[in-house]
Amino acid sequence: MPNNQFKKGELYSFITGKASTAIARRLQKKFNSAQLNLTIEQWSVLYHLWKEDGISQQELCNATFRDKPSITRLVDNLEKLKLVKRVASKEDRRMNMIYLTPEARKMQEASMELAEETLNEALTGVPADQVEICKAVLQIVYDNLK
Amino acid sequence: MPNNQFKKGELYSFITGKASTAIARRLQKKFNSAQLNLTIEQWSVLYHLWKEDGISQQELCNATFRDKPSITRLVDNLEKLKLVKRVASKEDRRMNMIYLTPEARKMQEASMELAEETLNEALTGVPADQVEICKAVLQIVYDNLK
DNA sequence: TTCGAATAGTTGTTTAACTAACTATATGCC
DNA sequence: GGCATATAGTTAGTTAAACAACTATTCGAA
Repeated sequence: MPNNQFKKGELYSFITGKASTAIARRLQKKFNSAQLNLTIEQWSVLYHLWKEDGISQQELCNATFRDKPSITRLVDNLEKLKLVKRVASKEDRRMNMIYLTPEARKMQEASMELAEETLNEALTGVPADQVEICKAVLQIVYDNLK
Repeated sequence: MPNNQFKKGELYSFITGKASTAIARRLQKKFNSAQLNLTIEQWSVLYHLWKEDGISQQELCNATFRDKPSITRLVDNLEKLKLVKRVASKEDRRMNMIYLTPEARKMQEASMELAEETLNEALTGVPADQVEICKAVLQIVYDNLK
């Protein structure tokens, strides 16, 4: 198989990820308009906590593809916003277990609706089978570089 | 056409762009290993200047999908590295035309090779036609949100 | 021709990513 | 049991993105 699928001049948008940047910007604007006082990065942490909270910062690192200092600061800021609480684990005192507050739970539905809305706007006019191919390609790319 | 192509639980990686993040991180590591003292963002500006220099900061904004303050700061840092020079336009004194220095020109070939190498690693095992579909989908997404 | 609007760029502030260096706790091997 | 090593998390420093507010210059229309 030819391993040289990119010509010079086509590299740029793949590397800079302009599509995902555009999606994130659009979603951020929807959050702002809806008075949801959240950054996309904060939302991405809550996204995983809505599925399961009481997990460690390290588990959040793995889930969000971020390093430990990034999660430390995101949890700092989410704590300031009173959306999460750090609770020291009793089994392993090195770990903080991160719990959602009731306010954070209230934000789930509205923010997820805005996220779905954003993706539907983004994918308007794209056939469903091509979306599937694209998702699969991006997953392989991620796995190749992991 | 059903407009609801994403189920809850599939939103995350599309919005956070984990594939392009992984590509950028891999390329950054290659730059560091090769003693190329450049960030990916700085490289993305040089990328356009290698095609044509003597363009304005506004043109760099359009080419790189960044806002004006971002370009101001990137050009600041590239100037500190002595890779570009701001030259006030004589036709329109509001504009800075950005020129490459000889040092910057020397970095083109090596850095583009590393970028191509990174993309080839990223796309290993992905059939060429699927790469094309994926590029097309990402272009439509960008256009839909522009 | 002049004054209001548009355009080009800068500065300040907040949030975040990445690296390196650090503390504290836990694990495992001798 | 004690010490080296690994793991969980924090702190500090640099770079960058987004937004708002700002200056300087140009354009355009009355």
